[in-house]
Amino acid sequence: MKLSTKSTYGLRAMVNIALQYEKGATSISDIAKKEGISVAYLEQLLNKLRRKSLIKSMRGPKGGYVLAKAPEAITVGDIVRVLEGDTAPVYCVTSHDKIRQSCRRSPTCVAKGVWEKLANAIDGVLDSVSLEDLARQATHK
Amino acid sequence: MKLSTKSTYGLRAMVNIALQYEKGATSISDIAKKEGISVAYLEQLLNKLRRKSLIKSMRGPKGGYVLAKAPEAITVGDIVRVLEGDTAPVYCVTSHDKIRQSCRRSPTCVAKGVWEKLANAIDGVLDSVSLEDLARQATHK
DNA sequence: TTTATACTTGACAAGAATAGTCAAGTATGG
DNA sequence: CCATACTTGACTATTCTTGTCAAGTATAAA
Repeated sequence: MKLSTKSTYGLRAMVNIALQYEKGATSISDIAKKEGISVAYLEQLLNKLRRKSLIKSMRGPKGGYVLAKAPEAITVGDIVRVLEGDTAPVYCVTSHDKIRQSCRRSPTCVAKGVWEKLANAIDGVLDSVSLEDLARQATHK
Repeated sequence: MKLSTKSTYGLRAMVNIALQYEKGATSISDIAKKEGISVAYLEQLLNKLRRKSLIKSMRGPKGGYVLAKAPEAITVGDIVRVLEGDTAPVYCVTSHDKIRQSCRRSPTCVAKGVWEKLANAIDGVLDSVSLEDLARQATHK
């Protein structure tokens, strides 16, 4: 039950971009250097985040990535859901209807209640922290 | 960020055993049949649970598995920790010291706080539900 | 004491997911 | 016009997951 490096690297990249909010774009190579992640891998992650409109890209010299919304409007949950696909710990409680409904045992399953509580707790934590929270923390450190 | 089938199958197996608490042992083949899991795979899971003293095995005809403690003394968290190894969503907050300390970025990592909150929330939910809760639910259904 | 039932151990393996890399572009600000 | 930077898609090594299989060992009951 581990988050993949996509989420952990992606979150760190997003905090970097958030710290530059209203100060211009952050380039992939800057993030890669600061966080010790390869440029090629970061491209993959930032691409996903861009396609889901969490960030915008700017080409050319001095180009890079910018948050698409204010830092307080982006939560850790938003980022994890994009990069991980889903935060559900078990398929039977995922938000993707077709997958969730594929469990025929579901109506009588005793375990399902626990997994639902778990999914809610996870979302609760991830959505309670915004990029602004993390950026503020980073500046005061 | 998914639990493996080890945890979900294992929990269901444990509920089956809990329902027989004080009524004798539950055989692997009974569980396998009722839950639609292969005998060979269940053996693997129940073995792990036995080695960590959550259940005891009884050989011979009418043999099978019995809870090693009262159902209210075994939580879903106990089961998941045995079968999954760990409930931590990120290595930097695992309870295994050597692994956790291997992250050199840790002291200044802005993300770590979120992962700690998440780990606590997960453990909180998993430890708040016991086999007795689930067994009672199953009987009243 | 036999033997059916059931547990025990360890090796093995297909398939999917993870964690990246690599190459060949396209876009654009200065 | 060209350096910088993003874009896309294919490719790959490794690990994890989800099992299976074989060859036992133990024991309760007849």
